[in-house]
Amino acid sequence: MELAKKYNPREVEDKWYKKWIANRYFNSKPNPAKRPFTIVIPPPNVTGVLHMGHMLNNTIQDILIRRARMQGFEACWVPGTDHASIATEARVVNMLKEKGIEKNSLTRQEFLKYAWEWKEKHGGIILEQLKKLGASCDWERTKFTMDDDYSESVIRVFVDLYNKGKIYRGVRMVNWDPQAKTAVSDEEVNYREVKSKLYFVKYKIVGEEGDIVVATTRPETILGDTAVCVNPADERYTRFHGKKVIVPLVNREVPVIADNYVDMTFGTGCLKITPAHDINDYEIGNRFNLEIIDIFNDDGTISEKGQVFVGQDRFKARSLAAKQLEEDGLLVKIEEYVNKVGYSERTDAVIEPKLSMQWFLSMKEISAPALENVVNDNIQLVPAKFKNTYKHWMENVKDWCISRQLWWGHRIPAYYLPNTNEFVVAETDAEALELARKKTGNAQLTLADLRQDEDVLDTWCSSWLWPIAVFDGIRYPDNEDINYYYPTNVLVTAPEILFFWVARMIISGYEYRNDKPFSDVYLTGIVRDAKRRKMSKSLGNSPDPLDLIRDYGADGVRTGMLFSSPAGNDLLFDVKLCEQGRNFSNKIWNALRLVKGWNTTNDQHTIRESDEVAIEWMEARINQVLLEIDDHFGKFRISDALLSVYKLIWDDFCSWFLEAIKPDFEQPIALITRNRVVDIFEKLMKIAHPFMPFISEEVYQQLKDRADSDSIVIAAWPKPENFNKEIIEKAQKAFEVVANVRNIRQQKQISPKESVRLFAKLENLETYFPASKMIWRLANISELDIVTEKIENAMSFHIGADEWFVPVNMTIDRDTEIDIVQKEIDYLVGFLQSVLKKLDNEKFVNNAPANVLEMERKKGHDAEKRIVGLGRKIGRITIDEIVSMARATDPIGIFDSGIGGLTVARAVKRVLPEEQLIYFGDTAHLPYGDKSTAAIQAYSIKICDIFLQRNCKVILIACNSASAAATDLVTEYVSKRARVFNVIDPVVNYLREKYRESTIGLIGTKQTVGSCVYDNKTAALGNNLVLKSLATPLLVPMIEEGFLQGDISQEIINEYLKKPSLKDIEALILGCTHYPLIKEQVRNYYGGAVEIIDSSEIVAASLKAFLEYNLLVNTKRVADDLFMVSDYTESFESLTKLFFGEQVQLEKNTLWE
RNA sequence: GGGCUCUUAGCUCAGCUGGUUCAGAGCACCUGCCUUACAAGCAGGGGGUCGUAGGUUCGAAUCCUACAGGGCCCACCA
Repeated sequence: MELAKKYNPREVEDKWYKKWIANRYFNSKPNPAKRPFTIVIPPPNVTGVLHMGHMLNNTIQDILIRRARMQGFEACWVPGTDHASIATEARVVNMLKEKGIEKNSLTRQEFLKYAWEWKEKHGGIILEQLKKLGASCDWERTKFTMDDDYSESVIRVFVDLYNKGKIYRGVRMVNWDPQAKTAVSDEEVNYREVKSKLYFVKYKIVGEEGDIVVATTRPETILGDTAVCVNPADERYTRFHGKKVIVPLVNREVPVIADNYVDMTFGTGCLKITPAHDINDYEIGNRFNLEIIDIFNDDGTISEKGQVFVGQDRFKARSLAAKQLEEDGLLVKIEEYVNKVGYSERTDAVIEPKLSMQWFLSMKEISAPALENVVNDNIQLVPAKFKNTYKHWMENVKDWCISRQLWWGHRIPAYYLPNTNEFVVAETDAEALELARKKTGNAQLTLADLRQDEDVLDTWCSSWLWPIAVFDGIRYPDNEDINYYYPTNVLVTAPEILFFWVARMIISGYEYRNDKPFSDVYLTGIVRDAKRRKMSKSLGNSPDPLDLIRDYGADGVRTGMLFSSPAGNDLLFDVKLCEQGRNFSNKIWNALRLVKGWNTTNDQHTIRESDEVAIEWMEARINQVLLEIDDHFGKFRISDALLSVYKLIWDDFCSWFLEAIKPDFEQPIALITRNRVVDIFEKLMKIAHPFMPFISEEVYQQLKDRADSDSIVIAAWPKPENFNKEIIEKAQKAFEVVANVRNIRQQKQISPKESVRLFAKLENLETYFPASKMIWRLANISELDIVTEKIENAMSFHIGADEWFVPVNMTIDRDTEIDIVQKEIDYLVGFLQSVLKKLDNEKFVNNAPANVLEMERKKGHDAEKRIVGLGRKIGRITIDEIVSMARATDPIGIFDSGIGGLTVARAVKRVLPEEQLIYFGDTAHLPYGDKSTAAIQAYSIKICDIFLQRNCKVILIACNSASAAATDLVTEYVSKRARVFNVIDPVVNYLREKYRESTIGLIGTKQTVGSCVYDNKTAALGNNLVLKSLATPLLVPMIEEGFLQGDISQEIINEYLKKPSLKDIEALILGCTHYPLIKEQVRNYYGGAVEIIDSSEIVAASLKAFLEYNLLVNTKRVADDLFMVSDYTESFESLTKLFFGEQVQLEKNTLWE
């Protein structure tokens, strides 16, 4: 049968889900032969509908449970729903309101009847939606927190805790929601900043003139004031202590009290105390034994006790109070003020702090093991960052208000005795009656005499038993299920309910099973939109999950959700992710089409060597990635696990393996080969199945003829086997070759259909073989040969130290090629330098571990080889030069004993304008001529360190003395890190090229002439040159004094040049860095008959030639020149203009300090 | 205000006990291709001073300190 060109998830998904249910793959019962793997679903609200958070949450659970099932665990995922008392009751009330029925007009029984009807109608929709997602829950175990057995468990626990003395009844300040007329927990109150007003109100002093001004945001609560409080340290009010004031509006006399709670700096420093309506006031009230006047009704209107504004809503009462105060002349002023106001999470009504009789569960003792077992990692929170928050919360846990003034829920099993507040607590009416008779001593008491508490329990009071109660472990603590499945393995839920629910489950687990409820808690992030806004109905930014499933397939949505959702991190949802998921499904589908489309043959000759290699490689890769995936799962990195699967299938299997193995057009494939491909495909589908249950099943079924009872759902998860690491490494290299060939094709516009020849100049054939077999097909190669020399007219590339060539017809643009190669060389040289620097560092060599050292050496070695190879490619560079060279943009270092060397710098600048120069004048040791050879060498080496630190590519010794004394040593010291030039050798080389059998003159300082360095070097040339030298000591001071122009200086110069020792010369070497400045005068003397050899120019020219030859010329200046001296004077600086042609700023270097 | 946590490519994130997993992945982007499984595709490519400033170290994205800017939790000012 022809397969559709595109994968159609809709047909496939329903088909397989039905089969899975029919075959009862998801059902579980205790099986002693297997280890259990249990997950209990976080029960969604029974009347809720699936939202994106559920999708993420349940996808993760399904992935975990499916994988466990395949791994051979007895996998059990228990689904169910929560009665969600507040939310559901609110919804039913709304529904009734729409019908024109007020809740107040109904009896409890009537209301509950409506509520149950509503539940039956809307309940469980969400579970049906989960099936569309592919959730593999054991649906026969579906639980509802108000099922009879479950309710019985809840009540039993209440009675038990009561009997243990953990539950008590007390007056407490609660967060009252006047709209829902119920107390809500602290956690269900949202504080928001609101603009409000601060009213300043006068309270008259009793028995004397004057008043105290109090600031309040809630003037209506004045009706309940029973004191005014100041800080005892506040001297402004000391005189009022113990006096009485008159509460406005109600004219009640109340005391002025002093308490540290009051902030002297806020408002007037004077606080009105309303114990019934503010938690802090309540506490102060307790301390001072103040009267408590509750001025509100349950619905937020003013009660009789308020005396005025009775029956008015609290906000109306506020404006009325303000108005009245103003009329009474007691309102001083009103200020704008921003404060935080609590809102009910459920109804969004402003929370009213209110004293109320509530039921409480004492948390301190009962929660101790829950803290301990998370801290000691007996229960792991994933990600672990929540551990700290959890710890903080549990250490400061407050008693839990467990009563709610609602009807929908578990009614508190407390029965009040007639005409008293005394009560009994029992699981059933009958038991209650018996207890009541006992307590009263009245055997005649009937049930009708008892009045059961009207309130129900907080929703969390049932859901905190979830992992136990779904297995009926409260009522039957020793039943088979609970013994087998408890503790469960993983809980997957949202961090928002870490304390509401997770912590409390842990508490109940230790209380009722003496064991943890689960081993790991995986906390998912919040699903947000691309703008980081939380997805919510009210914002309308949440897509309907079922629409997504329809459009992208369940597999597509599942993978889409997981592509970017590390544990605990928010998921920024984007339909593009689902698109990516859908595309992945399609990719798999098309791979199936390819494999199914092959014609097979039994002819063994069709088996290619490359097929064997490809299969071996693919199998190795699967094993390798399988290890990765298992590791990811172990750390709950589900997203990473998915990405590994994605890349394994898309990149490795489709892009490389199938391309390598697919037969040529219309050619058959050997049956043996095909079968092995099918096995590999099947294995991949098993790995993908937890993430993509539907398409993996479809492909699994299509690949082979399967028995009806066979399904990928119950197939075994592949175990990672030992694998051939070598083939993976070799294939990696082979694929690199392929990619490079493809790149060349792209550059040279060679069609993939046109085959090319490929040549390799290799160090070792073994590094590719046998993976190299795959290159032929993947790169469409007609000929592959090993060569020993580079191929002409070919594009080339490197893999490690190997070079590969693809001959191309077109002429290659030499310049661009050189450009490209040069860039690569630049990079490598920089890299090599950094390596050499490390290896030169004694401390590194001594301290670094052997393997790191070894690695560095190898890195350096490889880089050198690469550089040599690349240099040869340009064909102009000798190996030593390449290795020693630095990058073109690196600076040139020049040093001299003083600033005379600036003439050399100037000459260099002229011919190499873009180079960055770093000049060092060792003015602290001026002049070098006086110093011993050893001293000059020592100075030179230290100066070279400065240059090396700054990555100088060339170090130029612009000093004749240092050139003579230190060139050899410096060259050796600098080694490959930079090229060393001096001012003598280039001149000598110049003579060699130009003069033969000639007489050459030299003028220089006494030291230079006395050292005979020029004599020795010219003699060594063998050109039969005669060198006539003359020391000209007057010239340096003369130049430094600025005597350059004019007759006197010309006279002095003439006097020297007239000397017989310079007679009959053909050329004259200016052997001192100062002398270029008097070149004109010297030339004047000879009138052109003698060549004046300016060593600075010669050196500059030779440097330029070197840089050009080695492609090291800096063509784009990247940094400014830098001039350093070791001793600074202003006269040095002023002399720079003379030598360098422009004034430069000298920077003092503290090298010698 | 207290506690926790984060800052790495245009976006979302990996990067473990300092050193070849050291600067990475996916997406996005750019270029060229309708090549007989797949245009929901193929091939190739360019992106980052690892928030800033110090310190420790032979060596820091990684450890320490301070600062800046996000996020979460707790408490809450009349």
